[in-house]
Amino acid sequence: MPPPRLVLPTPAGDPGSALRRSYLRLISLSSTPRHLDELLAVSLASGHYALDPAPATALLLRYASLRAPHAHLLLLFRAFPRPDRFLRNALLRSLPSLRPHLLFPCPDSFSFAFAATSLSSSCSSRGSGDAGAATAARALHALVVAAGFAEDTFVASALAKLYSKLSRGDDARRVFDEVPAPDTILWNTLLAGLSGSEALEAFARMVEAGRVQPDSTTLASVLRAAAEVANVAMGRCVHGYGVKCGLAEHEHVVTGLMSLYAKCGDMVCARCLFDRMEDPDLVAYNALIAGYSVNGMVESSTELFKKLAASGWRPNPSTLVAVIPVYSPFGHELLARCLHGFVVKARLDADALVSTALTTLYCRLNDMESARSMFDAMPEKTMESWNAMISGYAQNGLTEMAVALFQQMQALNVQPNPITISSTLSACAQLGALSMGKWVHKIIAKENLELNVYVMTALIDMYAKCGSIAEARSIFDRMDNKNVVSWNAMISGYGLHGQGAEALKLYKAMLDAHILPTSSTFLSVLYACSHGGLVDEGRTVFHVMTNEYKITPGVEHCTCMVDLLGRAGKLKEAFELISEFPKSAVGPGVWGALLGACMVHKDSDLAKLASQKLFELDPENAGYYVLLSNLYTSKKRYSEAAVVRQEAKSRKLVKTPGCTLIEIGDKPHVFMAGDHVHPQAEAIYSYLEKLTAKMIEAGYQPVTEAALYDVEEEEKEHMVKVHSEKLAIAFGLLSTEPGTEIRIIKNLRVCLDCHNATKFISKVTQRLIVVRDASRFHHFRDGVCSCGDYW
DNA sequence: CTAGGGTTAG
Repeated sequence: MPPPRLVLPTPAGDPGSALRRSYLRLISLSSTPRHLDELLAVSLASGHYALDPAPATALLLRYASLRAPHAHLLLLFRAFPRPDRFLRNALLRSLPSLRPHLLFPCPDSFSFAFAATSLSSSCSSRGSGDAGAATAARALHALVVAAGFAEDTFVASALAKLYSKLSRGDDARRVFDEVPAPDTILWNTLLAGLSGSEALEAFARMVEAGRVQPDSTTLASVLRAAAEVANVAMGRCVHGYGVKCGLAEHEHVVTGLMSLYAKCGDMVCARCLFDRMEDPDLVAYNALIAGYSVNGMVESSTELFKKLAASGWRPNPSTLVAVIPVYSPFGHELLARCLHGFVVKARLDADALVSTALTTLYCRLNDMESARSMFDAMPEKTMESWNAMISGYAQNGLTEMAVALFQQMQALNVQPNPITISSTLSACAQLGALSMGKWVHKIIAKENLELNVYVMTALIDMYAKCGSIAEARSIFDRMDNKNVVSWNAMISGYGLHGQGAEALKLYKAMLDAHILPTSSTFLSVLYACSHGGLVDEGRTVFHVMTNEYKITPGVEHCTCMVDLLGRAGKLKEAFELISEFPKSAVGPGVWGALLGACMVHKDSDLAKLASQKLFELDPENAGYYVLLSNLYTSKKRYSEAAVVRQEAKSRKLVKTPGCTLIEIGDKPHVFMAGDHVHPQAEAIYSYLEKLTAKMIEAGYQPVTEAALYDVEEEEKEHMVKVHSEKLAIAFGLLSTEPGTEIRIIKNLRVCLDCHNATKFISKVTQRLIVVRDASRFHHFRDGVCSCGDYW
């Protein structure tokens, strides 16, 4: 657009409305702050309209929409001696930090609506509940009630949206309930802020109340909700309803329908809707592309992507994310390179959002090098790009890289948001890096993120996984906005630490608090029961889950049940239960659990059956061979054991080398089996020797040569080497004051000898030793382990 | 002379 020609208003001509109108028009036509500066100068020089609040309002709003600095807007406002309500409201709309009561004595409904809207646009994305914004929202809400505007639909919907954005669903609901006659838009605001199932319930209430008519926005929202819970039936109802009231042609409704049908696997229907659209927009394209991708139809997806580009649309990040064939096992790599090429050619890589999407794409393909180079090439990194990279590292198990990148972000003084923090905490949790986790905790306090549910839940998970179950609980107890995920994290924490009874208590408290348990809740509870030996309770919970809550048990639930029964020696019951599981859940996991139980209870016949299934289902996994071979050995069936080992060897299945991490102060130390790399290696080995002597005195029987006679040479050598956890514990004992608890993390499961040895170490040194292995926590105290010797 | 809500993707 060409810059507007500057016409000097002449007082001689028409001092009235015509001139004023042209001045207002010039303001609205200005496309840079510079034009506005000139206009203002002219008006001040001519002395006309300079003090008139109407042009001033237009000017202020235009400055704001051209992103003038807040200080500038405030200055402009202060230049006008007699601001009217419009000018005041305009300032309120542009400056989120202002409070209405500071601004003028009698705010009107516009003031409150503006204050709420500007506040919600100032706090970044949904889920970012920084404490400052939440406090401001509460204060605003109080003022609204005090000023008697709580029943105003405009004000209420602005407030409700603000609360939704801050993920304070309860407060949003309270705002809604204060309005005696909610209109369609207020209903829509409520619906948009709710989760899928909640929104469907609310929609039912809306229709039932029958006081307002749903419109196209309502339907679009409901379709989003139905798609979230994959409820096609609801979708068809809405479709029919839409046709009946002539809303079915609306673009957003059609897109919602497409996406719903696509999500439920009906691509024919989705495509049909798309083809009937007169002029599908980018969102419609994206929805259909995502549908093809989710259904594994990579070719149709890329074809449509090409068509989209050909029709002149600029693909946006959603497009790129949508086109990723997550569910197809082939062609990911190639497609990624093509997309990358396309993006570079179309010069889309200058766009931070698109680069971020590509970074995410590479992360999804586990190609972290390409992801990182994409990230490094971005001249200006956005919050999303940092988050994509950090969470990419965390999700791909490159936990050290994730933490290092977060530290780099801190060093550059880039403020993290809740997503950054959650990803980093997840990396700390995987790593078991408690001191790092505590450092992140301090940053959470510094950044005022302590009211954010996601952040605090991630913190609970981190403390639990890093061994501080008590700290996890105290954070849990202090949260007043817990959601299901928070409860699940706490329950699973107890399970991890073998505290089955605590887990069950919490599960009951959760039901008493009327929180609807999810499939993950039940998994956590079953896991806790299995690791706490609570057989009857576990059986009951499984029954309640399937019969009362109608949740189909998944692979993990079933594995837990087999583990639970197997631990108690109820092998037959476990075997029979497997036939009652849904077919989709019976795989390597379930049979592996049964094999493990057979191993403990020395049932070689059932073990053979289970392992046959396993070799068929999961031939690449060395673990089963080891288990079966060990079982045969313990039954002194050496030839059979040898056959199994030979089989594993011929398939070149290699075991992951074990390593153990211990933190002394803030410094991590990593040990491998038998390694002498550590600077204090000599001291560690000689201490270990003295310690072993004391342990033997106390009754410890180390694995001796005699016990190894059936083991092949290579493996024997491996077993004779001192395992990494013993080295780490010895080092820990050497480096800390008597009485300090020792905390170590191992990448594999603890072996029988080390487990036994650790019990004795805890006894002779009178130390609490906490070991996190690949599957759970062991708390060794005075010769006893919390796992009850079953792991 | 000023307001409030929506569809895809993560």
